[in-house]
This record gives sequence, C-alpha cells and structure tokens, in this order.
Amino acid sequence: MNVRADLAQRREELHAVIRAAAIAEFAEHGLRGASTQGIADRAGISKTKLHYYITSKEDLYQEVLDHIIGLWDDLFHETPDSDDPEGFLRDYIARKLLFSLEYPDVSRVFTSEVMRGAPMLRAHWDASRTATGRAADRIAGWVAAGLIRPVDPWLLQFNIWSLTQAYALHATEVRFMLGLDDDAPLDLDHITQEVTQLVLRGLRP
Amino acid sequence: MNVRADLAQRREELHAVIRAAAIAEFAEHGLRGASTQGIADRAGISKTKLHYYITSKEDLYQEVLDHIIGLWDDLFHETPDSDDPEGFLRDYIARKLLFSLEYPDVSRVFTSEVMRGAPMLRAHWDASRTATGRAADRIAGWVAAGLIRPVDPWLLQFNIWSLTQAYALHATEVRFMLGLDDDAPLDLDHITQEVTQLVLRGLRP
DNA sequence: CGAATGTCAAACCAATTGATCAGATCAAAT
DNA sequence: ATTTGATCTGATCAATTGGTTTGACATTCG
Repeated sequence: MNVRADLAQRREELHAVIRAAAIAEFAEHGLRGASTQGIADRAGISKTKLHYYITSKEDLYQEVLDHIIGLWDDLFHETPDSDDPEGFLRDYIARKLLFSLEYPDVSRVFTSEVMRGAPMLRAHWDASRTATGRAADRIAGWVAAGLIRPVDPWLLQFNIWSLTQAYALHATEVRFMLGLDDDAPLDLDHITQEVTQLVLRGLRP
Repeated sequence: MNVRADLAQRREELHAVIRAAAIAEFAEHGLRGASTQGIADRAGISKTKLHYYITSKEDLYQEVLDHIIGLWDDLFHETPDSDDPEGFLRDYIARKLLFSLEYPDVSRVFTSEVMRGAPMLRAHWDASRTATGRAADRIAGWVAAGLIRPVDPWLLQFNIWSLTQAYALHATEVRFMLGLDDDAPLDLDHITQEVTQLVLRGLRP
C-alpha cells in the first residue's frame, strides 16, 4: 500500500509539473499557439511521455482552466477579515494583487481565453456570475447604508479586477517602464498601497 | 498620373483590409496561433494572394504593431482640452475608453504581445517610456501644487491604463456578467462616468 | 517464477503550417 | 499590336503540428 501510494503520488507530482509547464506555455502563446513539444520541453520530458499522461492538448487546456477557476474560487471564498467596506476591500485587493504577482501566468491564461471569446470558459461563468451578483448586492448594501458613495456595483468589481490583474498581464511593460530587470520582483507592498488608496478614496461618500 | 494614383490607392485599400483582418486574427490567437489562411479568409482573399501582398507573417505582425503604436501616439498627442488635473484626466480617460470600446482588437493584440514578453515591441518602448516619464513629471507637479493627493505618478498611469484597457480585453466577460448579448454594445457613457469618478475622487487631496 | 501492469522512447502518420513557383490574366504604355 | 509590368491562381514545397504505434524495459503481484 505504501508503494501504491508512492506511485500515485509520483503520478500526481508529474501531473503537477505538466500542468505548470502547460500554464507557462499557454500563457505565452495561447491555446492555438502552444505546442505539445513546448509543453514537454518546459516539463523536462519527451513529447511521447507527455502524450502518455494527457489525452490531448485541448483536454490539458480545459483541465488548466478548471484548475485556474478552482484557485480563484479559493481566493474568493477565504473568509475576509471584516465585513465593513474598508476592511473587506483592503483584504480583497491585497489578496488579488499578491496572487497576480506570484502567479502571473495564471492570469495570462485566463485573459488569453477571454480574449478569444472564452468558448471553453462559458460553462464556469454561470456560477461566477451569481457570485458576482451576490457581491454586487453586498456593495449595494454599503451604498444604501451610506458607507460608500453611490457606484455601479458591477462596474466597481470589474474595475478592481482590472486594477489587480493588470500587474500580471502587463508585468513586462511595468518593469520596463520602471527601469527594472525583466525578472526583478515588483514592489508588492507599494502597488498594494497605491491601488488600495485609489479605490478606497475613490469610494468615499 | 490619375491612373497610377488609383492603382496605388487600390493597393493601399487592400492593404488596409489585410491589416484589419490581421488585427482580428492576431487578437484572437496571438502571433503563433494566427494562421495566414485565417487572415486570408477574414480579408476575403486567397492565401496565395495574401502572400503576394505581404512578405511574411512575422513581417505583417510587426507592421500591425507599428500601426498600433501610431494609433496610440495620435491618441495621446491630441491636445487635451485643459491642463488642470480634472479636465485633463476626464479627457484622457474618455478618449482611452472610447478607443477601447471601438477597437478592442487593437488593445488585445497589444496585450497579447506584452504577455509573451513583448520581444517585437521593445524597440518602441524607449520612446514610450520617456513620454510616460514626462507625464509622470506633470503629475508630480500637480501633487507639488496640492491639486491632487500624493501618488506614485508612474503607478497612477498604469492604473488608468488598466482601468481603460480592461473593457477591451475582457469585453466578453463584462458582457456575460451584465447579461448582454455577445455583440451588444457596452454603455460607453456609463463606464466613462464610473471610471472617471473613481479616479478623480481617488485623487482628491 | 511468470503474467500483468505501468512507463517510456524511436519511428512514424496524416494534416496543417508558412511560403514559393510557374504560368495565366489583364490593363497600360509603346 | 505588341510589349511590359503588375496581379492573381493552382499546384506544390519542406517543415512542423498533434497524435499513434510498436516494442523495449521495468515493476508489481500471484
């Protein structure tokens, strides 16, 4: 049984390596532009071996998308520290930005899929929309309670998404503009501070 | 001479058609994922005919990137109505959003190139950086004059870019969340209002 | 032991890729 | 009318694509 567990674990580890390689390749070239050879190279295995562990490129891509959705759900479902607007938004923005800077390729794959019309993402979006709708209700509640000024609760969420995700999508551009090396880390705390302030002050009644 | 002009014009018109088709294809699939066959189909010509007018896929892509940079320069160099922060930012945000909603594919091609490390964009970025630096100086001036609260002038620009571009990149997602048809127009005025308010109020001293 | 299962690589396959070529077509210039 | 040059097409190219097959090797289990 110990051996069996080891085997299953080795399989799972290799699968994680493959998934990571796939995310990197898909982030850089999209679904059509990604090649299984490229994924195999990044994973450090032969193309044949890769195809032994996956059923098809499209299938791997779909699995990556599911994985991403799962990560985002986790990120969103972590109970926020507080329920007042300021505490909640601070926490939310900080977490989103941390994720963007830590796993930029994940955001890139997602945006790449959206840019081509999100044909393989539509299945997940129904759940995502109801979640966004609940959040919109909460924001509307803040507005009604006079805690923040009147805003469109949906657009506010889109705006926060864009502010946080941009630092993943355009990290290369940001680094260049700031005169940083291509692989230099971005200043998470500073960015978080600036974005948070912009949003919080922008919502003052 | 008249005839010559006509010929040159026909050539140019066809070239514009090809460029538009290329932008659509590149926006959806990126450089590697785009196929010359797909571009030819969108342009309504045969693949052979396409290759008669272009020298290579990479070359066409580079030309598209140059074209995009030109469009953005024009957008930026139009003299703003006013020089005070509020007037300038209102104008700038409105123009950027108008462009994003009108030509979303242009923004998509640009982001797609950035996401893969922007190897064919670096040549343009030096000029772009000095322009951004000048804008940063102006913003710093506003801060020094107490017209807006202290902010990082560079990050403020990144944040405005992301707020405006997101409605091009993620138009599909936004439409879905708002329950709109895939080809329904987004409410430019409403979005402009919301984004402008968020930024202007977020900058109050 | 031996059968069965899991792991992997070399060779290979059909399809698509970007791109070329020789030649047909056509309008303009001589 | 003939020449010239640009435009356009069908056939075709070599290379790369995603994916399979065959078979060798190893590991596990009876």
